[in-house]
Amino acid sequence: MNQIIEPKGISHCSVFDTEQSWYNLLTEDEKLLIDENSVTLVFKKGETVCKRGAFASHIYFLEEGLVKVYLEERNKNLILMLSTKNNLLGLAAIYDGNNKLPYTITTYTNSTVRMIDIQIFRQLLKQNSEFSFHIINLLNEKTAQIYGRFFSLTQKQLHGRLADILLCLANRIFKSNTFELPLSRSDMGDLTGMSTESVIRMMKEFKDDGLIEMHCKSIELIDIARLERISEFG
Amino acid sequence: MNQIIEPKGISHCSVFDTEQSWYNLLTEDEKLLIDENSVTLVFKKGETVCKRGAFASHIYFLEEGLVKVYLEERNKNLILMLSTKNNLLGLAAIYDGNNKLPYTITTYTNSTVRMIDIQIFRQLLKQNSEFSFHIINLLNEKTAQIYGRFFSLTQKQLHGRLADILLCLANRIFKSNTFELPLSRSDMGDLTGMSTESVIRMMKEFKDDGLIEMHCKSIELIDIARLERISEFG
DNA sequence: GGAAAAAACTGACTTTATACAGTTATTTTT
DNA sequence: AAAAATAACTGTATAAAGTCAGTTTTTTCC
Repeated sequence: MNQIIEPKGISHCSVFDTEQSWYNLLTEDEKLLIDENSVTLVFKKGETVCKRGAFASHIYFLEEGLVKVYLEERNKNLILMLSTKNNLLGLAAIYDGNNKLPYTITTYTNSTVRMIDIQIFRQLLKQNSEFSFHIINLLNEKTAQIYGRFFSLTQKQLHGRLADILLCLANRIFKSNTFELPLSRSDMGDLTGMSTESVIRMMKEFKDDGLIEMHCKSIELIDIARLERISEFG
Repeated sequence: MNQIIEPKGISHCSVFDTEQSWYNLLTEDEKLLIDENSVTLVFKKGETVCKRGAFASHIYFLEEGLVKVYLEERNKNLILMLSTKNNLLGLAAIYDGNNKLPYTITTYTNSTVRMIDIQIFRQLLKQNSEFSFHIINLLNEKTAQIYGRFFSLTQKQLHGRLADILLCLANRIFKSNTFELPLSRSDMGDLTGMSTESVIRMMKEFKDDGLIEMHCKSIELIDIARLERISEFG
């Protein structure tokens, strides 16, 4: 008898966090090339790493810190994803044709970013197919996550979207049910596609319902199971 | 004096349409390998090419036709993109690790699909870096489009989203301001993240305002400039 | 440590969009 | 060509979420 394979719910998470395995796919020569053509910069909390519309000159490897990758237009912001350390950013600009950055990146905490010359990165992609295959996988993982968030933000209402983000923060960023939120309520809004006031109201509602414990920036998820149900049913 | 480079508005288009150039990057041997490990199938209007959650066995090359790529869950649908001919689909499942299809593909018109064995495709990606670099570019283009739609659906209201889609259909799919719509009003809803009733009302409003001419499925865009303004200001 | 600034919060009101319950039109089937 | 089914459309009621205008709390910076 065939087993019915039920697709799991559409993932809604907005964080991307992979290991540094791409570097190990390079030959010694190639590693050297990267080392010689990259610099490591330290950004303070709140600084902008790169700006949408600028010519893409580097691929960014976040060695340490927490950043947001977002679109801004006419005071409407949409956070595409949050990224923690050990993550390649700016890959979307690799395309030769349109080499403008499609998003802005800003830090939430002091962050260390290795800036790799984009031409060198392209060269390596063109010459090392193991490497480029790995990058394809990275891109696909990111895309899958974006799809999930796309679904979440367009098909769920406030409760579901907020539950999604809270679970995501706990599971993927802080790896703990208790955490100190580095994002403002307004950022939470940009992440969930809701107004700042709605974020505040909704979070209060979650608190009153015993789903979370909260005092300003410090948050604890109490009833994970119920949060997951809220996430699932939108 | 430096010129201020103003980033263009965030593109909102939902169609993907590239030339078949990927095939020409392959060697004769590789082309042969593809030919031997692919079959061409004809799907009738409304048929499902592949289903989310199934194991990914093929990469799909749409030789002819029009399809939707979408997510479905609990009677909520979200069309990720429309695709016309000469487009590779199913690339998101290339990742070795999680080889389940992340979306469903269904035809709008009779369509011809070349189904390429995914293992062979992976093999070529791993051995031909010119080819895989090209695929990276394809993926990035798709991602940029998804970002644009993500922004459109989460930051704009009904007018803006409908204007976006109408312009997109005219510019990218039909390449004409007059076209016979193959999507139902309900599909238009899945594409714009609005209810069927809202699609109908909004389209009537556009018609009453002289923006479009419309009789059931046949549509003509009249005042493109104004549609673009509506698109821009959400 | 205190003033200023920024962020968090609150309540009343308004707008936006969906849901529902139908009717009319169009397409498909027999 | 008529019947059945599907899709398009309409009006009303309702819900969801945003806006505005403020107050309170927290953080930042002399």
